[in-house]
Amino acid sequence: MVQKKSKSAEGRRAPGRPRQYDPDQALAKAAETFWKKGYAATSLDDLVAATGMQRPSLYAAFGDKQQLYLKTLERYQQRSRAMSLELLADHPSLRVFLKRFYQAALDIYRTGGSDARGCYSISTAPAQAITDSAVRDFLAASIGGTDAFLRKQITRAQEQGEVAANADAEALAQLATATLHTIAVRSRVGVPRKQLMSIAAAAIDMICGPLVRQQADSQSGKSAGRALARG
Amino acid sequence: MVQKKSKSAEGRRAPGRPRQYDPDQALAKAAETFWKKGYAATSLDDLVAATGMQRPSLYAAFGDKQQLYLKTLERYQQRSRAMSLELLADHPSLRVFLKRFYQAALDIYRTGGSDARGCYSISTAPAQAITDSAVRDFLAASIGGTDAFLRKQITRAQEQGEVAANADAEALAQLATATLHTIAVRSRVGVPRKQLMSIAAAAIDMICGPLVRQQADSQSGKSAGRALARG
DNA sequence: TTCTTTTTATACTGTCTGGCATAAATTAGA
DNA sequence: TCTAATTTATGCCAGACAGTATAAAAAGAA
Repeated sequence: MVQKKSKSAEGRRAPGRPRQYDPDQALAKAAETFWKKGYAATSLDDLVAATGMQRPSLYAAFGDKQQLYLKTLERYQQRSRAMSLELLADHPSLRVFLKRFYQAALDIYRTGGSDARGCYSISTAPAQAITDSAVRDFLAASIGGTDAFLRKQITRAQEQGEVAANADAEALAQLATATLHTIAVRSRVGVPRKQLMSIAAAAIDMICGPLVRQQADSQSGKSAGRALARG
Repeated sequence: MVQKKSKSAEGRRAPGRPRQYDPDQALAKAAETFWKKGYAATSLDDLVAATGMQRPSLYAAFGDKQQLYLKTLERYQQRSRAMSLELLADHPSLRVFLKRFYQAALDIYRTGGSDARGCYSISTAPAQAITDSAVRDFLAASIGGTDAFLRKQITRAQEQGEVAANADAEALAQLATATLHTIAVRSRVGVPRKQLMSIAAAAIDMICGPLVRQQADSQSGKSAGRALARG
């Protein structure tokens, strides 16, 4: 659809037959297939059918099956991170951010219905992680990145008094990631969204402390829903 | 090795050529192969090589590849549950039990070294869960069983005053399962055992409350390491 | 038109796939 | 020794597999 860059960012077209596919759209279609069937069970014929590309075009554009899979994983990671950053645009409290974060995750995982699919990387990469070190390294880095991102938000909340200063931000971040992981797996087996949001809510209370009724609070904060720091 | 039951529990042998393999040992070898390579990437030739059985013997004993996989999953589940029950034999406190529980899990996941493999079901079943409803149902029931088992231990701890009476046992159990899930995935990508035990320790503190220094405590309990109930 | 460049389309290869048919081997009991 | 029962061993099949060689098509540039 959108005829993208031919080489230079300018509108100049390169010589040669123009490609009939959109690379990013093809990656998206390939990812859908891997997402549903898993890496090993997805054949090149499946990918040809999903992308509408011919086999040689697939190889020219993305390399072999493994390289294509890694590219779809990276695309997924980039989009997930971009989405997470968007949730921070209006500087929400940690509690509000985490709620958005898990809601956004569940939007992607499509829990509950027959179209449940879970998290792409957590659902498909572990099976390949032992025999394919590139997949293993990607997954390890991806999980570490999630930990680091969440720890950053928790540390900021600590600085602003929303989380107890003596809490272990690293441990809380790993707990938040653990919650994401369990939601990822449970959504893949069809657990309805409502139940998963209640798991997320419990985790948020663990991290931010349970919500307390409106009352005078000695420590100031900016968010509307105040949280009680844990001892 | 151990010539097992021929049909009746008695030592009576059935007529016909005796089988040269031990069914449980064959299941264990098949599971090892699926565990390492994943379900879809494991070929029947791999299974023949691993078990030492011939193809027709495999089919006669366990059915086709999918049925064999399900049988290895059930075997894994049964053994895991039996092991968990053993940890309760001396009626430990919840804190002590949970520590044992995660340690035992990591023994199975073999974290840290090059022989890391993660949790069998969590590492291999999700990839198949969309296209194979039997696998999906098994995994859903397995996760639900873990939740229920842990909730039972937490409820008992509540009755004995080790956990705050107003805590949500169901939510705490799901948090404990979430911790197991994140450890399962992280161990598959090679995160060392020490780091994973520290995640588990943080989760235990969340559930049981952090350990406090020896001091007079109004509420009685049986365990040596007293825990502070959360507000 | 003609040349060059790039992509598409067709077809092919040798290997591997899951599953099964068939026959040989090994035992218990008659 | 003979028969029935059970397992093992060999071999085969039709289809699917990943990956590639080769030629046709479609564009810009000269």
